[in-house]
Amino acid sequence: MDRRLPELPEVEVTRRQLRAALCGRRIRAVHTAGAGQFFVTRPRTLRQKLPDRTVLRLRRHGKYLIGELDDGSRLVLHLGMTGQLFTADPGVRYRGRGELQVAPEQRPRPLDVHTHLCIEFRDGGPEVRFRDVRKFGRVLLLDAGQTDARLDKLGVDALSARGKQLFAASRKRRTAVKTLLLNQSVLAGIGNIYADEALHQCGIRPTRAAGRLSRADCEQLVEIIRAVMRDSIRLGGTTVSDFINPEGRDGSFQRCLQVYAREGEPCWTCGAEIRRIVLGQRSTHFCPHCQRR
DNA sequence: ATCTGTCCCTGGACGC
DNA sequence: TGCGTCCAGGGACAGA
Repeated sequence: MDRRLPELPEVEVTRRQLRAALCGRRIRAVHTAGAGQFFVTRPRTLRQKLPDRTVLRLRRHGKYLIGELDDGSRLVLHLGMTGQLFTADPGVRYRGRGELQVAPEQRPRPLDVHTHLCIEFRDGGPEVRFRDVRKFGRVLLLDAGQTDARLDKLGVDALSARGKQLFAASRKRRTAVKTLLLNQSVLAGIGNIYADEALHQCGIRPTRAAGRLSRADCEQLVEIIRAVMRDSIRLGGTTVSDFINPEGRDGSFQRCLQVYAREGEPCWTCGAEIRRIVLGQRSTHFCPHCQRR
């Protein structure tokens, strides 16, 4: 299975690849499969409201993709852990037992079990599909002017963050710096891989109390976070798997990972054994020699 | 206000 | 071979 572990760089790569396939095309119909927490907005509502709309712009904030529609509403997508957005020819069928809820004259339109959303366009061109094996992803449609807590509470996007913002947010925080980096209301977009990688490059131990970081620490850390993410975007993100996705190219940043998923292996900088601990219920990897600060 | 633990969900790895 | 168990992860939520 293709696991892209979507953090900011992977979502940004997805945004860039999807932009042309989504923007400026009038929606004909929306097909949904299944229900549950994946659909924050009820599937029926999506099927009713999206037809005849056009996505004008595709933005990103942290790990959220936000499609701005021509009536002022917003289609908000989160890839969760295993979410994949891709295009596919309308005629392409998938194996599996997923049953789509579609107009009677179009039945059946089988997709694979894990494809929950399919957007069809009036021009008859490729559809945009949202597949998510573990259903940690989210789909919601916000009416014009409607706000949503999960977007409102996001901090500044990590790609444009400044050190002073992390410094301000970290004051009087006793939580580990790694845990603070994963907090999306501080800096938006950092996930487990890039938090570990950035802390390693910065020489900061993940368990360090956030409140004990100096202003200079924060400035250096944010600079490194931005650099790591820029590099990853350039390389197409991180793909953890040997599976080749038929719809798209895999990223190659996984070859640059210094500590993530390298427990017991030697640090490439000093040769010490990479250690793995658990912080905030998340696995955390670091070099005990290089990361002493 | 902040922090911790639990839950959601599935496929892959692993042990017997 | 096949079954059971554990684990990974982002984020919402409840409770401390």
